[in-house]
Amino acid sequence: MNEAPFPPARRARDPAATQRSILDAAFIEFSDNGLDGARVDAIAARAGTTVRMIYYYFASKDGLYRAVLEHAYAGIRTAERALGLEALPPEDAIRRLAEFVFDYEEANPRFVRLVSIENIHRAAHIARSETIQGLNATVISTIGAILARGQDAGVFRRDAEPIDVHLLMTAFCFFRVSNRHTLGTIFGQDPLSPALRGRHRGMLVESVLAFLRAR
Amino acid sequence: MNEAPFPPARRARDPAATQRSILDAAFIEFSDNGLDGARVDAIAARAGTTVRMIYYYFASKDGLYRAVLEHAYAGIRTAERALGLEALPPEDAIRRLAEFVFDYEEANPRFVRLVSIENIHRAAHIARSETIQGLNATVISTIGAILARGQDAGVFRRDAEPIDVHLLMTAFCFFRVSNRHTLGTIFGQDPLSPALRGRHRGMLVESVLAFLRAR
Amino acid sequence: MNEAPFPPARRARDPAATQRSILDAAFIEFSDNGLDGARVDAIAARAGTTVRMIYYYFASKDGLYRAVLEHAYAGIRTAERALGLEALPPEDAIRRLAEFVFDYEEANPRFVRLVSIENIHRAAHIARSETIQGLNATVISTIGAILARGQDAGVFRRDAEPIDVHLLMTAFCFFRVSNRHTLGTIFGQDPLSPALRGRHRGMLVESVLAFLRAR
Amino acid sequence: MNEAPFPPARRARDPAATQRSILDAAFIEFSDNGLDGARVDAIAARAGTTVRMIYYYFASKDGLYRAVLEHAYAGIRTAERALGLEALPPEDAIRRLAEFVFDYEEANPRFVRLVSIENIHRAAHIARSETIQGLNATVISTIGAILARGQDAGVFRRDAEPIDVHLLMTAFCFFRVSNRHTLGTIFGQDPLSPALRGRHRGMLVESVLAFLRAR
DNA sequence: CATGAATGAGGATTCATTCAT
DNA sequence: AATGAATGAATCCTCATTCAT
Repeated sequence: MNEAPFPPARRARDPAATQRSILDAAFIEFSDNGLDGARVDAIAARAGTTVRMIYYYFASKDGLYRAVLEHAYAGIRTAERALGLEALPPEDAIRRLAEFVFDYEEANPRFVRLVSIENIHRAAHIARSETIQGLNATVISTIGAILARGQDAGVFRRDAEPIDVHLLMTAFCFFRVSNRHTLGTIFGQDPLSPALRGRHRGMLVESVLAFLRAR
Repeated sequence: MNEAPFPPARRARDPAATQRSILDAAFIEFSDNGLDGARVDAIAARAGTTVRMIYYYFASKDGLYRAVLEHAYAGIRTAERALGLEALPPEDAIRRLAEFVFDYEEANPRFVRLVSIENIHRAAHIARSETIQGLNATVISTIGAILARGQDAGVFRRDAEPIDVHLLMTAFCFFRVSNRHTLGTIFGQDPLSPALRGRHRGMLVESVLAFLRAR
Repeated sequence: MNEAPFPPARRARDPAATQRSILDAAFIEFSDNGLDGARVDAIAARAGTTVRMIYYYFASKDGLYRAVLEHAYAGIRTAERALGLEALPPEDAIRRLAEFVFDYEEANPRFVRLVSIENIHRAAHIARSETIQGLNATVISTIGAILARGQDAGVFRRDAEPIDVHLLMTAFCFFRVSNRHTLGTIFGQDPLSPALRGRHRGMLVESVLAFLRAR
Repeated sequence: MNEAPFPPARRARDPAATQRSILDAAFIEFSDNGLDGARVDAIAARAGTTVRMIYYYFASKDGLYRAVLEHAYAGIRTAERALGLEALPPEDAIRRLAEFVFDYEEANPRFVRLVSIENIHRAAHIARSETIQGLNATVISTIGAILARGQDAGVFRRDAEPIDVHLLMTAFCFFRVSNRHTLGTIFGQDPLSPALRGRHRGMLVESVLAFLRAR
């Protein structure tokens, strides 16, 4: 008598997979278009779900954006931890870290864009996420340990602070990716072109080490 | 008898002033909220005009945004030209340029934000502006001339290219402003705080010169 | 305690009814005011829904207009098919068809207006509707069959084509309705007045049959 | 001391020419896009003047539209008067008039569109124009005179009224032009194609005369 | 878990028209 | 006779979000 003997169950995927596909789709849409530019509809379509599911799992567009940010930050910090810098001599550790940052930002332009976007929003969303807050202190202490070892060994200047080194290092790596488009348009040369890449990777390491060795 | 003692507030009949106030308001709104986040209404209100006037003079939200970008880029290039770098010895010229960039980006965070925003949009708008295209080649040739002089004098390495120096210099100055909020939130310390400012300004000059002197 | 004795007026939760009421309202507004003259707001108000629902179901003003056109064309073609012309002797079939067209256009001035409006837009919208394209070939083949029978029976001239007959017939019926207002204003007599109606209905049949019998 | 020794006088055209060019431009824009679809800006641009001039000479968009209508109606009535139908035998006069209408509507599709547009607006504008009202009674009396002569000569039926003949004649001529686009799209054949034209021109004359001769 | 229907507030843009010179 | 500047009221459309089932 009932129309269908079986429940409709058109998309009986497991919740974890649905959540994951939403997150992946959101990562793409947000990094492509920004927080204001991203469309909830487009995310749902890309994820192969409905808008309703986004609200079901992430409560709001903002909530989803925050989840994406957390996921993205977790990625880089995890990779950082895997570098095994403690085992290396100070100068090698710095070199390795610098090259890692260089490679990571280049390989993950969507992460770079996301961070730019979050800065446009004055970091309001990561400020509300304890997850991210917790994750990040580590880099600084990691660099701190390297610096201490190098200073004790007399190869690094004594007045360099971990945050300085982090900035010096990350600025270059981040900037060439984050500002790729304006730089490329204005100077008529893509800063990520293979022609420049090798030279710049060397430059980064050199300038950081040169700074640390000074005095 | 009941005539207004003052001319009616609106209807300014001063096109240049109207245009200018729109541009100023738009600069604030766009740099505050991004292209998608900015509201045409808010711009009109801030400018003390009506939305209609925006469309009268700038044709579209995008057109206005482009005008703002052009204006902003013209600002930094004009300031750059006023530095008189040709008259300085190569190392002093680099130092002065680096400090100028450092100070300018810090003093003009709205400009920095605008450039970040434009990169999120893949530089689509400056690509359509011949005005901006034309303005910017100059920095590179300025740096080129300094490098040539330094290389002839034997104080700079021979394999350094102008674009490399521009990147190395600007990356640091731009990044500490553009990423101020995420950096501040994550590391619990504002990268623009007076405590860090002086040290970083010195660091910038040092690392650039250390790189140029190497070999 | 204070619950509403009647269900809330809106939120009908009857999609078919909502769609239908929008379509009906749109038919009236578009035929009254043309595509450019019609107001989406007015359609929503007349339909007892919100503008948002129009976009939910029909995507755009143009999409709704297209749906209205499809609906209207389907109406006349359906009625045509119900005439049972195949069973009638050729001359009677022509007479019946002519009278049907005469009556239909008169009874459906909104359909006539809609077709006029669509012609002002150079049929751009029906060109994009396969639904309409498919519906209409039938009239021609229907007339073709009648002509063939009449020609075989020796009562119709051999050089008459279906499209000619369709035009001759429809032109008169359509024109007196479509141009009712200019005709009425200029000649001071409503072409749809009862005084003229009977005479013209006869005239139509006579002139078509006279043409078909000639030679 | 004055800036310009000569008055600016950028476009020192004579008023009549300006008025005329506005009228011509408006004829095109209105017949292309309808009353609601036409843009005052577009008319000014096409006329090589400014919007202000339109208001200067025609007071409003509606006023301009009315002027265009008057001009267009004057055209066909003038041409009609030049036919010299009084000098022809009744049947020849009808034939000549029919062929004139056929040719005129075909040669002036913009006039046809304008009349359609005015009917969409329920002839509200020609109702307000005494000029047009006056112009048009003439056709009816012209046809009336021909009919009277034909009826006296015994070649035309006695019960035919001038307005009937006008309708029968004009409907066909007008319809094939006014509905050209829907007909062409639906039947896959342009009703104005040379292939059909000759046949239809003959058809028109035949069916009108066949009707008049009947009984 | 899942879904189609519904919604309100806002957002960019357009248009005919008038003012002041 | 002519003009650039200014204007207000609409107009179409979009977006994130919630309801009812």
